Amino acid sequence: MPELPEVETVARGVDERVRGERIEDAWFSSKPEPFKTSPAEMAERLPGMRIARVYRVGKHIVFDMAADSLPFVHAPAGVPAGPDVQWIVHLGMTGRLLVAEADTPVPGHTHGVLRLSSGRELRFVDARRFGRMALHVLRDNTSVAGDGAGGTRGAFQGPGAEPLLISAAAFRELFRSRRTSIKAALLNQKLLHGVGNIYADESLYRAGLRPRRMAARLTRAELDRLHEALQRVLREAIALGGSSVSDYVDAAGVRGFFQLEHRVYMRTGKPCLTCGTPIRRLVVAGRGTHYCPKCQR
DNA sequence: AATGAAACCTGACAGC
DNA sequence: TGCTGTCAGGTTTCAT
Repeated sequence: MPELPEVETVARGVDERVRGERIEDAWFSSKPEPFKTSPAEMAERLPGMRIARVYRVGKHIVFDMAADSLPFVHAPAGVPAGPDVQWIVHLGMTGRLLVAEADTPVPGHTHGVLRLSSGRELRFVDARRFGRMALHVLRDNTSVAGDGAGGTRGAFQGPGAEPLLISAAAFRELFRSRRTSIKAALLNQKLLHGVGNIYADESLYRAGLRPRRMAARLTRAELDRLHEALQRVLREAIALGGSSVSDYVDAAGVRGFFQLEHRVYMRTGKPCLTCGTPIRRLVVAGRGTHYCPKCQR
């Protein structure tokens, strides 16, 4: 569901609301299979930790957690700076992270609840259960020798490159030898992470490129146009709080506004806003794909 | 190695 | 009203 702009909006909203809070208690339903960490392990390790900050990597929301009673930025000399553990949340298609007062009704399909020191709760709600949660342990003081979990490792990096940070040259290099459609390549999280179906279609429209064009056959100028269009559309969407197509809401339950700026996504049969030609829909890489047959070549 | 299709889930909506 | 079919912002797994 949520793509980079929606995940960015959620991460910022959650960060504003829960930064500095201590986790008093944690509960997870056992239904959603987390990708790495069991619900029982998350529920055991999170309580007592403090949320140092919340940010986005690709489509993942990263919570930096400090095991101390103080945020890690106040760690004494000699202790390496940085979080001890990161809690990683992926919203899948329908996942939501909501910060709510503890006495407000818990919505259906709630699969995780962190009770916070302020008395509020951070709730993970996901009707379709495609969302995932896991712990990324950087420094483990509790591990038993020989279990392979000790020592240190780097912060969670995500599977690919950041679309908003990548240079035009590195962007071109990603697609140079890809013998697949540019649409499929844009959706491949190991290349760029964070781009999903909406922003793939919208950036291809703004760059004037047909979704089925083979990535490796795009010219340098075309890839530069796509790089520019993608960054522009992602920035505009973040500024408007993301796209609310059906049920996306931010941490306060507020919808985004970028859906009003969609030029092709879910506009099948409607006139192209540039030339008036009806927008067409086809399936590329297994996903509904929307484009203008005249403006995109 | 890499690509595409199917599978994983539930809910909303259109059409009958 | 209620049924059926289709579609949905994503990722993983299994055949090619």
